[in-house]
Amino acid sequence: MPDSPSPKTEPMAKTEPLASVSVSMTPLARYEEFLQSRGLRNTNQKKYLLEQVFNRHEHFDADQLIDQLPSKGSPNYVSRPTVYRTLREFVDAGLLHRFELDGRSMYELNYGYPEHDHLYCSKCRKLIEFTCEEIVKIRDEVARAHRFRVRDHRFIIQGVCDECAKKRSLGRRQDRV
Amino acid sequence: MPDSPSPKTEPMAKTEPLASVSVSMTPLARYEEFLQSRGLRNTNQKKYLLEQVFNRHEHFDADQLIDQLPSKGSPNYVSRPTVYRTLREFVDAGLLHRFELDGRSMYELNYGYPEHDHLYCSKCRKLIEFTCEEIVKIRDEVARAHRFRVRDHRFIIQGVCDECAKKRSLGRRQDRV
DNA sequence: ATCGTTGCAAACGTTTTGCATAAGG
DNA sequence: CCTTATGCAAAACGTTTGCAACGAT
Repeated sequence: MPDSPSPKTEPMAKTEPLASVSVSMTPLARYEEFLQSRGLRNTNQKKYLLEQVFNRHEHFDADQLIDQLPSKGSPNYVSRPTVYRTLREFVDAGLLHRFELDGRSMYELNYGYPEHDHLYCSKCRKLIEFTCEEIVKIRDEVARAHRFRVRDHRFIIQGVCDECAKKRSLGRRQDRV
Repeated sequence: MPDSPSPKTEPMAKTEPLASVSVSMTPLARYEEFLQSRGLRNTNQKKYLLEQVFNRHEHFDADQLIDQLPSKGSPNYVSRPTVYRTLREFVDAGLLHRFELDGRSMYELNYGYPEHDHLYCSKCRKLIEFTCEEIVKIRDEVARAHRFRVRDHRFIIQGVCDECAKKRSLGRRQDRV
């Protein structure tokens, strides 16, 4: 993936130098800088997970990620709690973006990946990305009017995608908002 | 969740006439129409919950609602499962709007209450409403471009509210999301 | 007399925790 | 060494379900 210029406003002030160099850093480099700045350690599990996560270009949840990892006997096995702990750390480091869908957490790349929002089909559960610069403008405008410090936003349009709309009558799936 | 064969038809499909008269109907009237159209029954529990819910003008989650209800010995006691079942029915009836926040479902009035979106403070967990017509325009435009049938949307701006920003140094709370 | 509804208890799926051991710096 | 990280098992959390009894139409 190309390093698109999207230095998202950074979670916090702890890592001042990051913003300026972020475009040229690999996710690994940035992660290591984050770990150092916090006195955290880079373990084999974390390295392996970072690799797996950045091989994905789609959104995923913890279970989907775990399903793709080696199972309990195998070399690179990572336990479920560690996956959760590490995903949280990736979010803290600004590498991943998290949002909630149908009661569980979804993750997606937040580094070297253009900012976007989603359409969510309640029939097939598909997430469709779209980009729209106006949204960020509106967001910042609204926030300014409320003296609110924006860290992030989520904009999800729920409904039915074209495909599902066509095979309407067949659909068996339950809608959940 | 067992696959109920019942097509949980979207709120709108079944009840075409509702839209035109909705402004003049009370929530109760609309709810009763909804129940009739589906062959469902109006019980004391449902009536009482509708009353309680429409006394609130804020967002709430199931627990907050339950906390305000009579406890197990008392006259109007409603069990936890029934609260959940009924809230879902209110959503189906178009009376409430549901969205997710920090892993739990939040509800707010969706009937006789202007459409709006939210700012969410990750320090104090406060939800601040705002209205912005452009958002709906953008939403519909994006959806049209993707041949997507919109049912709803959620737009939440996350960050830190003015109050919390002022007492920054004191707050020790962990940010989540 | 139906058939939806209730309350209970128990299950559910996702995420988190306590703790003893392992391992990075 | 010191402290963070890991894996395990178990808990926590919000929510849902199976079931027998109840109650609305």
